[in-house]
Amino acid sequence: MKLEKLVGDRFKEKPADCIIDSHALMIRGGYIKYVGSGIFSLYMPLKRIARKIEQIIREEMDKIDGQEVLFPVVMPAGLLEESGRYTSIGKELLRFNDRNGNPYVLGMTHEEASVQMVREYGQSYAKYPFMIYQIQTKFRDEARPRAGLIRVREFTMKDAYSFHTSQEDLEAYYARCHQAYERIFQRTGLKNVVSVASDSGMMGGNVSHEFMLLTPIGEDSIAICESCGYRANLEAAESITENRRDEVSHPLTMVYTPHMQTIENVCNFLHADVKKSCKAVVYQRNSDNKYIILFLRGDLEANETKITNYLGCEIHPALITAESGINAGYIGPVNLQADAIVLYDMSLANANNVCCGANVEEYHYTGLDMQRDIQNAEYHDFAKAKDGGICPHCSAASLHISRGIEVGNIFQLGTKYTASMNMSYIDQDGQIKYPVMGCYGIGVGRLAAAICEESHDEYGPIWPLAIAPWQVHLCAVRADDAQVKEYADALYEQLQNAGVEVIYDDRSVSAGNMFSDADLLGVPLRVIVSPRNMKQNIVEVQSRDKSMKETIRLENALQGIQDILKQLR
RNA sequence: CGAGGUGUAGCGCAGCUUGGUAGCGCGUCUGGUUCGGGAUCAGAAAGUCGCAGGUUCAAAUCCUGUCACCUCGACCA
Repeated sequence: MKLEKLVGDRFKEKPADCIIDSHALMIRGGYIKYVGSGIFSLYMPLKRIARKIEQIIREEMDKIDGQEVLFPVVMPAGLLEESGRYTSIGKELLRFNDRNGNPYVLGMTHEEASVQMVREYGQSYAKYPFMIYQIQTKFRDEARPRAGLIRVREFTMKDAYSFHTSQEDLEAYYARCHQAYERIFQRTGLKNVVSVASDSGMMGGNVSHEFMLLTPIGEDSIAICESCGYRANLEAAESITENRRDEVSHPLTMVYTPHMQTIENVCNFLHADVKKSCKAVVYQRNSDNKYIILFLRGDLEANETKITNYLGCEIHPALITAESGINAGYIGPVNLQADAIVLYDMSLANANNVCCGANVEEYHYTGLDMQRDIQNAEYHDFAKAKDGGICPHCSAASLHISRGIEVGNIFQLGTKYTASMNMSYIDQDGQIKYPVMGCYGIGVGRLAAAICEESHDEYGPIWPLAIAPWQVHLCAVRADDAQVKEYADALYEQLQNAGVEVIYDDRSVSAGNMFSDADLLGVPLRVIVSPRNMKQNIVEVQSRDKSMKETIRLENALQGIQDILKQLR
């Protein structure tokens, strides 16, 4: 490929809207063309990068017995109605009507399509397990696209769906897929990737992991324990932080008071101002036989479990539920003594089911001296770990918060889709059962942007060889010099014939211009032919990351370049 | 959806307060001199000033409405 004919402009000025480097470099380097909010066209260099990433993904998916298929982008609404997601998913699902007024959607993920595809096929246990995947355009009507290719609305994604006859089999396959993902990121040259436990969100299911590129510009926060290696997305956070009262920022706050509280007092305390329905749960600690009272509003079963696990306590038989207008008498045993109170205020909750209990002083407390108790209390935030927080696994105060970009994720879905869409098989024992599913995604464009973000300098991206748009960038400095032109042309031919992917710059532009463009294209190996070098009978070879710079004699150039490429690999 | 901001040539911006011939830099095109880190000189092309309505002799500029985009937050398979 001759650079002169490469479609797309490269330029010096950083566009005003680009907040992160990868975005700016991809615009400046002629990789992407902005079309609309969260919508981009790809020029040839990025398309080539994407193709190489896709090929790596494909090979690794095939290695774990994946079968590449293709689902439709446009799906009838009825398909998503089967699983209930047509109504449960919000506005990120783009809905529209065809000419007859029938409702359709643009695919944002393809669990339903995958189940629909294999529902008839998978009627016997003998067909399992199997995995199907596709690499295809998705559309998600994100509320706020940002940061170039990091968060877009239309994007290419590899999504895979596996089907199993048991949870054990799913878990074994899930582990294989986890390893395949590690290989994929390693092969693409991405270094700083970790997998973290995550929140399953709208996908349903229980176990899931996100693969995060650790970078300060990431939009997710991750808690990482430096002593035991525990890692989790902050959204999924089973973590606890000890705070001073003035630092309590979080939602789910447990207040230990040094003074005994009776349930009656606490209930009075709540009764004064809490108007919403509220569930008070008494927990009994196994170890010390002390009580903890939790006040929960709303449907917070998941968090109750989380708290129970952390405290190592069980729900006391004196479980109390009260509707608005809590009445101490109604609530029951009033002499139980508690040494901790968890205030859980759903009125401030967000979708992560965490909420703010920091406003305790706003309540009117009619019992003991709550104000004093609060002043003297220990505060623990659940769910939102802070730097230096307590690790829920090893209990060391060694939690560290990092930022990350999610470049892949894997979920154990269970039977959510197979059951709702009535996909069943007959098992060995003659019983009709629902298969359990896993699903596994990687965003191709986001991965490319993440690699650019991790590997660039002020002049441009530094693409790893495995995904670089070309392997060699051949510069003919002073292409108007006949000798230079003749030699460079010949070398270009030789390299191509040898199967080397080469971008050839024989434009009559200044060397500075040429080198700047080469930096923006980020090709790993640069070969420079110039009058100066010709005089010495050499070509100059240097790596894009500036770590290597060598000269090769003219007659050995082809072999020398191939040898260096092998070393880079 | 909440808060803030921006729409003027392909890109980056000035002009708006105080209404009066559409400006600058980069890029693009032509020609010259240059040539190892975005050279330089001369010349040229290119803009419905986001859109609609209003005020006015006259609107990029003032008023009203509207749309789009960006940032922060909310949300996020």
